[in-house]
Amino acid sequence: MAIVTGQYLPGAILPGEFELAETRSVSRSVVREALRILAAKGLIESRPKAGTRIRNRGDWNLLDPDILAWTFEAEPSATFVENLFQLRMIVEPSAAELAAKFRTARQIGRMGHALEVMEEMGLATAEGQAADQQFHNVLLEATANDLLVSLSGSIGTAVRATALFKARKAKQLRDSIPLHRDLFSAITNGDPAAAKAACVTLILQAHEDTELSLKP
Amino acid sequence: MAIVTGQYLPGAILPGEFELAETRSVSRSVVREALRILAAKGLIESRPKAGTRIRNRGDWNLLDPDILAWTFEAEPSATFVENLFQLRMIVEPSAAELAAKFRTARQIGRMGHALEVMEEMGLATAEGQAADQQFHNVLLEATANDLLVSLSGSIGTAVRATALFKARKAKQLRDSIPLHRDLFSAITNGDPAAAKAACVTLILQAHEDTELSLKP
DNA sequence: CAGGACCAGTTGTCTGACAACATATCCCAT
DNA sequence: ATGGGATATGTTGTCAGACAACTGGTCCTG
Repeated sequence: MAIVTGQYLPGAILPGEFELAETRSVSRSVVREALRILAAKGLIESRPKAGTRIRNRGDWNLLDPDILAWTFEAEPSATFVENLFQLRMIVEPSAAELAAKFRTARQIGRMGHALEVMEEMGLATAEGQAADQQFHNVLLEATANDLLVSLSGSIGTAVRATALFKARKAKQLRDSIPLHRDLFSAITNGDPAAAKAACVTLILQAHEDTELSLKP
Repeated sequence: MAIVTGQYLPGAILPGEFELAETRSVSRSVVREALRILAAKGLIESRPKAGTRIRNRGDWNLLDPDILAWTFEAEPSATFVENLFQLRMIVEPSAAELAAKFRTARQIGRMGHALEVMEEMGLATAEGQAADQQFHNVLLEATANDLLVSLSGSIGTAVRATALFKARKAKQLRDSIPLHRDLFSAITNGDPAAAKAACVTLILQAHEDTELSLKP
C-alpha cells in the first residue's frame, strides 16, 4: 500500500531484508516471500548488492486484483477513478454485445435468477450485492472469452471498492435494477446493439453517482 | 507452464513442498518462493494440511505478462488466439482514439522517430521490432490512462509471442508499415475517428496473417 | 449413529550460515 | 593526472534443520 499510494517513489530503494525483518518483527523468510509477491506483480525488482528498487508505474500490473484493492484501500486519486470508468466504458459494452450473441439458455436462466434475487432483496443487502456480482459474472462467462472474464473480474474488484466509497458518503443512489433488467432482456433477446446500449447507460449512471459522492 | 498448459487440472493437488524441493534439487525456500509467485498470480492456493491446489481458471490472472508468456511458450490453443484478437479489437482502437485526442507534441515526435526507424530498418530486424514496440508504447502513453497502458502492455507481450509463431512458419507476411503510417498521421492530425479506423485495419491484417500461419 | 476428541501430515515461520553477485573503492600502470 | 583493472564490501540468493500452527481425517465415546 505504501508503494501504490506513492510513499515510495519509482526508483527508490526499499530498506534491506534484514532491516525489514527486524522492524516488522518477522523473520527474513517472511519478508522475502512478501517481496516475491510484490515482484510477481511487477511492483519491485531485486538485485544482489543493489537492493530492492521500486519499478516504474508502467511496469506495474495495475489490473492485478490485489493492486487494485490496495489502490482503493486509500482514497484513490480522481484521475484514477476517471481512468477506471474510461476503461469500463471501453470493455464492458463490447462484452455485453458478445454475451448477447453467445449466451446459452442455461446462462440466461442463471442471470434471470440473480436478477430476481436483486429485485427481491435490493442492492443494499449483502445477498443483493452477491446476486449483482453473480449477474455480472455469468454475463462475462457468456462472452466465451477467458481473457475478458479475467479482465472484467479485475475491474469488478475495483468497482466494488468504489462502491464502498459511494456507500460511505451515504448519498441517495439511484436504483440501478431497472437498467439491469434492460440489459438482461437485451441479452435474452439476443440483441447485441441493445445490450451494448443498456450497458453504456448502466456505466454512465454509475459514473455520475460516483462523481457526486466523490466531490461533495 | 505445466499448470497453464493443463497438465495439472484445476482442483488438483501439487506435490508437497519437500517433494518438489527434492525432485528439482533445490531447497524448500526456493520452492516456497516460487509457489508464492504462482499464488500471487492466482494460479494456486495453499493451506496447511490440505496442500497446494490449482485454482479455477476464472481465478487466474490471465492478463499477467508472465502467464501470457507461459501460455505462448507452448503452442496456444486456436480459441485462445481468437480470444486475444477479440480483446485487441475491443481495446486498441479505443486507445488509438484517445491517443489522437490527448497526444502531446513531444509524443508525436517520439512516435515519428520510431516510425522512421521502422521504415529504415524494416520489421525483420531487431532494431525495427524494438522501434515498433516503442511506437505502440508511446501511443499508449498518449492515452493518459495508466490502466490502458498496463492492459495493452500485457497484450503486447502476448502479441509479440504470437509474432514468433508467425515468423517461425515463415510465410510471407504483408508489410504493416504503411498501416502504421496511416495510424500515425491520424494521431498527428488529432483525428480520433481516423485513428480508430486505422487501428482496426492494422489488427485485422495481423489477425488474417496469424490465421494463415496457424492453419497450414 | 452423531458428536467430539485426538492424531498426523502439510504448510508456515524461525534461525544461522554461506554463496553469488554487483557496486564502489582503491591502487597501479600508463 | 587519469584510465583501467583488481579488490573489498554489502546485499540478495540459497541452503539446512528445526519447530509451530493449522486442518483434515480418524477414532472413540455417548
